[in-house]
Amino acid sequence: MKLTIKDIAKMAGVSPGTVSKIINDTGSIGWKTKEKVLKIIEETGYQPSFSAKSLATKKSNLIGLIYAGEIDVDFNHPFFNQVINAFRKTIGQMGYDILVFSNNQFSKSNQDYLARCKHFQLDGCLIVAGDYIEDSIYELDQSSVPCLGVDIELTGPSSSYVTTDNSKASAKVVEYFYLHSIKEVAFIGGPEDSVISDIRKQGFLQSMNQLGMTVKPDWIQYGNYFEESGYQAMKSILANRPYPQAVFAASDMMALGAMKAIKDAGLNIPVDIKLVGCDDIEACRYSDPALSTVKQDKDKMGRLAAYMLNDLINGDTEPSSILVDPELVIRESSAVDTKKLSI
Amino acid sequence: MKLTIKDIAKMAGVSPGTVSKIINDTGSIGWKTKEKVLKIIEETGYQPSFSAKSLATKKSNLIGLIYAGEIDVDFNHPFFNQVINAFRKTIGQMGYDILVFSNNQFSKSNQDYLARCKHFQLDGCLIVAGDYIEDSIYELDQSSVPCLGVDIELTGPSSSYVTTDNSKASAKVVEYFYLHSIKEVAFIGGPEDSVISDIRKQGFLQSMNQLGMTVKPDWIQYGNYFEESGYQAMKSILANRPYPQAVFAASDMMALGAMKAIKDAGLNIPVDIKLVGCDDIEACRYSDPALSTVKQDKDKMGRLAAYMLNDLINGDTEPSSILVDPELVIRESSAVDTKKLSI
DNA sequence: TATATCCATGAAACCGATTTCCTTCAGTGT
DNA sequence: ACACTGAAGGAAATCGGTTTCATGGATATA
Repeated sequence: MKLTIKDIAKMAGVSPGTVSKIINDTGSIGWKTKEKVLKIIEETGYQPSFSAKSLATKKSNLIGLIYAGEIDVDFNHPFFNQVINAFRKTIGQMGYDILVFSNNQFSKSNQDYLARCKHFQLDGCLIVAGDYIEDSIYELDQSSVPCLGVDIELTGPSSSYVTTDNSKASAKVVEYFYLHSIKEVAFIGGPEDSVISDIRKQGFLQSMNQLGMTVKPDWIQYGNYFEESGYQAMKSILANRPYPQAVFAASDMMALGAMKAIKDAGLNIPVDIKLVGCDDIEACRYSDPALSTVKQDKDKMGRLAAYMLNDLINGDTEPSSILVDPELVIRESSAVDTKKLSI
Repeated sequence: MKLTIKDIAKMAGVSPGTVSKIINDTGSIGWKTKEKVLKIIEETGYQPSFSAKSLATKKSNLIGLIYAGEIDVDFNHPFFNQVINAFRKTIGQMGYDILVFSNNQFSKSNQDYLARCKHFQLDGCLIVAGDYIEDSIYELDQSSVPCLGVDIELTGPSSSYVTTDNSKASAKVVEYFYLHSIKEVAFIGGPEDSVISDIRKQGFLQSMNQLGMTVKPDWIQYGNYFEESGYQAMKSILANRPYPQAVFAASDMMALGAMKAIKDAGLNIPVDIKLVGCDDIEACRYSDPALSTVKQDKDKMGRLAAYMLNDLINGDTEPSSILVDPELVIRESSAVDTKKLSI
């Protein structure tokens, strides 16, 4: 039978209020009683009831995790999961647990994130996004619930976000090609209405222009971040000659798809076409050839997200945003000399 | 300001109890009042408070997700995450949300899973395991909390589990080799104290014996399921000649590590040594050569887990267990003729 | 028409904490 | 000695629901 605070109070010969004060270290309590009560708590293994506590305090110490967007972003997304994992560890240190919304098609009300936040009295939310803002995400963003976006630009009154400096990511890739005299480069983006993808595209175009490299319209294609779409996009690019000398894809999975298309066309990577992806997921290291990519510091993003969200919850800060610097990782798929580069 | 059940009651001119009965469809209520109240709820977007509700009912509609084990199993584990994802979708349909324990080193009490289950009044738990039973998992298993293990044999009074038929997995691999006259095969297992790994090993040894293939003790090595350990294990195996003709690793990641070691030794896969992994994670398809593996039906496992756990929670069933049949997927790394096999 | 039955609803206790306010009492200052 | 201060701890209201039980009216039975 579960112990309640009353049981503890009775055992210690004090009132429930006193026990509560001892547990939460509020009010003023003599050290003798304090010690006695603490001992009993220890011995009995008493744990205060979560629901009673959050009912009384209107706090939950729970962070909601929302996988947003049209795309099927979920527990096995190679990029977001690593961010989330770092987030989880850091936020755990601060005493929060994580509640995952089970994106239930079932009842319409489950789509309503704001309502669910209130329902659970969540202290805050982490929103990882396949980039696409749904109405109910927007509504949540604009509410007073502290929100932290990963790769999604939240603008609400108590929302911050962290994202990779995507413009710089593109610039680094373009510069790399430029330095090696590779001037004809194609781009495979995410969905056209995706903010992140658009930033990458704009960064790409801008760098290309600045460096005097021309961009062929046919060499700009769009996918949905996943493998198959990269394959198709690359097919389109290879539909007409001349071929580009290099391709930059806005996600590794699309790059891997593109890799397959290039191979299917009987071309060699990196000799005929060089290829660079984006994200640095694990599979890059195992592909043949190993995929060059723009590495996003996922651990750092996760940790930052945790700190920023905590600040937001405590009202320590105004909404803010942080751009994390990306790093270009050159592997075989864009190696510029004949000898293979090692990982 | 948040609406309470009393507000709704007042607006509808009925008592809170009546509203509650309407929401939960209990008791008997006239259709006119029912309709009136429902309309108001609809209009106001009223949502009952989670904490108040679970305080009163002692239920939470929450499932705890526990990543157990010594190994750092977490949000970016390629195998478990896919299982969890399928689980999440299915259990979501049933109206549950998922609470992730944030494995907080901080306070000792956070290690105590049972206490935390009671604290949150969880309806049940999903335990995915890096195979190693910690004391606090054992305690949880033996309690009355409904638990469902994935790849971990839970034996408690209200625990079920689902796992791949690991013995059969090994058998299929061995048989495959046997059929192609490959009789010298090495084995790289998980941690020696891991139950799952042991089953795979026993299955391996047994099949080998049955088919009259001899097993060299040096050809049995152990890792920790991760890449680096596979690399090391393979190094040991290659330390002495003769080399085995084939290697079966108990995880894909270890197989990928082994692949690297074999390449480093200047050997060719599959010509010199054939290699088969286990799990069928994504990276298998991208490695060079593409890795053969024993595929575990992760979606099915996740779905089954959800159904079984739900049954357990509703008291519909006795504890039970299901072994899911594995499937041997042959790719390039164990191809038996010269022409490359496609995926 | 009188009585038994049933349906719809309300009143109130309860779930297990927190928190405000109040009382008591010991110690201080004069 | 006497009022005063502040610390220690208790009583009770509260958070927002659920659930049991009682009650009054409508309907069915005799």
